[in-house]
Amino acid sequence: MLHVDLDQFIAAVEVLRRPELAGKPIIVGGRGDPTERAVVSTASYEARAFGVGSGMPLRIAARKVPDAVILPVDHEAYLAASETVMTALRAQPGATVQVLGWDEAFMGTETDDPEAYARQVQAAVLERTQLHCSVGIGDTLVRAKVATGFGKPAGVFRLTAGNWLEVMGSRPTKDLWGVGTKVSGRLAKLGINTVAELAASDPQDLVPEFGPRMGPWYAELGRGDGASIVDDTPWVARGHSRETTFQHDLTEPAQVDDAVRELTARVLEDVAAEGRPVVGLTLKVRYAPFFTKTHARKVPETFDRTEILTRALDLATAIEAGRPIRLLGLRAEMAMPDDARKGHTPTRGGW
DNA sequence: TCTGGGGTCCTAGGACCC
DNA sequence: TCTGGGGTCCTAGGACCC
Repeated sequence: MLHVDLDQFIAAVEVLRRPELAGKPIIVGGRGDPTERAVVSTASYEARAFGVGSGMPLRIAARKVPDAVILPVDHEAYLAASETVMTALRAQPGATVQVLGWDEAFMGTETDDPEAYARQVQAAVLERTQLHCSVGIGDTLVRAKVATGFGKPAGVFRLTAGNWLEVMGSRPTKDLWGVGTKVSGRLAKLGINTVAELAASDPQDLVPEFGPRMGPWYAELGRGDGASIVDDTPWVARGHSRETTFQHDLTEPAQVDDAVRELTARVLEDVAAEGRPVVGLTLKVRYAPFFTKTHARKVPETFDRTEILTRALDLATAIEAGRPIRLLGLRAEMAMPDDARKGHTPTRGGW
């Protein structure tokens, strides 16, 4: 199977419609205003050279790159570009396409020459979208996904059971898809620092630290093993959420009330488009300076907007009066159809 | 340095039932 | 008087990904 990942996707889309930006350090984030509370969505390779990366506060990023071009996030544009890319992938002979995000997808296919197939995919994407992508080839989904990183930019790389340890063995566990700072730290406490050490670990030894599902899953991840089936059944969202970080903390109850009404309206727009009833609500509150609490309730299946608003406002009564609020968010969970795909995220035990 | 927004899934602990 | 064990549901929090 193949894993296809667009190179610096968001920055590349921006350059397409503004060719004069080519070669410049581009930072896309928030509303494009580095004085606001926002983070970097993507930085072009030129900006990354200054140490700027995704998730970094926009303010800091702007300071690091004095002559950066800072642009606002334009979801519509990226979604449109993404759909063109995915259409190109689906048009490939014998391809099963599983979309993972705006800028990446797995492709399953039968071929004697995967590298040639990958080059063909790259050429097709470039021709249809003027965008470059990298392709990972693997005998499992995890290996294909990890392989892509070695192909960047615009290259092809193959990882299989045969070369997995040779390529990945000496790398830190954090380089694995699904292992972040926290988990790599907890693994280090167990004396596991490299992928090879994780691969050699007994899955049962990881259970006390990570639990019955995650423990064995991490051991499998270290070996690069796991599922090898590309599933193109349409993805069905479990829920929809909206959240807002306020440029200035809220301090008045009336402001909170207004914000909850607004969030509810926006969430319900997305939910209504699904035609499935709401079965749960979660209110997220981030108090200044950065302390997050959630308040969740199951609710009897309903389509009734007034009832949903009432329940959202009721959750908001749990907010502590007099404490400045930095962020409010609302998530609505919907009833799932019986035939929906299970386990969307390969970075969890689901696969 | 000061930390977005939209998702998914797992774990722990308490409540409740048999 | 001091007190089981298992299962399920619910809520809160955490971790990770793009």
